[in-house]
Amino acid sequence: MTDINRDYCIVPDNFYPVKSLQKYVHMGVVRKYRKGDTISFPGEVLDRVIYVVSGKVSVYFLEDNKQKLMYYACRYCPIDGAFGFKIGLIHVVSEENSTVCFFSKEQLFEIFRQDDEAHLEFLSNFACKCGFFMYVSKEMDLYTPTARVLRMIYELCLTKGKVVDNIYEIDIKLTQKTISEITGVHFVSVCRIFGWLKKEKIVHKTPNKIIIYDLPRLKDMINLNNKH
DNA sequence: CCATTAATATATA
DNA sequence: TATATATTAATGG
Repeated sequence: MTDINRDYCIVPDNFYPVKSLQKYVHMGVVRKYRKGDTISFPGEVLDRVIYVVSGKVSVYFLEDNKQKLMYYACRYCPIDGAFGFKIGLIHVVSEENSTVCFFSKEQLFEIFRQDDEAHLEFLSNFACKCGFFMYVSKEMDLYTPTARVLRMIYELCLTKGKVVDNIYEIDIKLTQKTISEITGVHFVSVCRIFGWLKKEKIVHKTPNKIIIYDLPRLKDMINLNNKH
């Protein structure tokens, strides 16, 4: 079996997809939101699982007038508001026009009783998220900010890069700001890193893709930026 | 809205 | 104390 975490969780918007739940959307409460709409306000009691049917939703933690992006939920991704412990204020926002379905715990139990596959996928999604946040925690402890950004590019290259003449192309729509939010590196620092990578002709980022001209050099840079 | 740059302050090895 | 990173603010695409 391939490594699920690597396949799904470098950018936290592609956790293990729970496709089987699609069939049961009629059992829950379906709502549509427009881009920028809040799906669940900070402080609001959320006792449902929010299942993303289409579009894209983001989950933030709020604290001390600051907000921290935890993850994005795209199609087939559930956002748990029913099973886990509540950790402070959670803000769920629609990033695009989105359709979501609210499931209660009881509804999900009913589904799981009759559908092992849905159950398994749901668990896999949970495990995938758990793995991602362990990964992030490790990155924070073991690597410098610059190394974290470089490592993210490197990981993306290995998992999603397409090779042509030793040049890797990653088709991914990713802003520097998003990379900043995911890696915990300040957006100005991220900008400087990409500026340097471009100047050195190692990596070039456009709005829709990342091109790696010199993978060995990228790897060298990661090592040079490791903590000693 | 997103990216870049400079000046300055903090943090870390 | 030297280097890396964050912060803030100003500016341009």
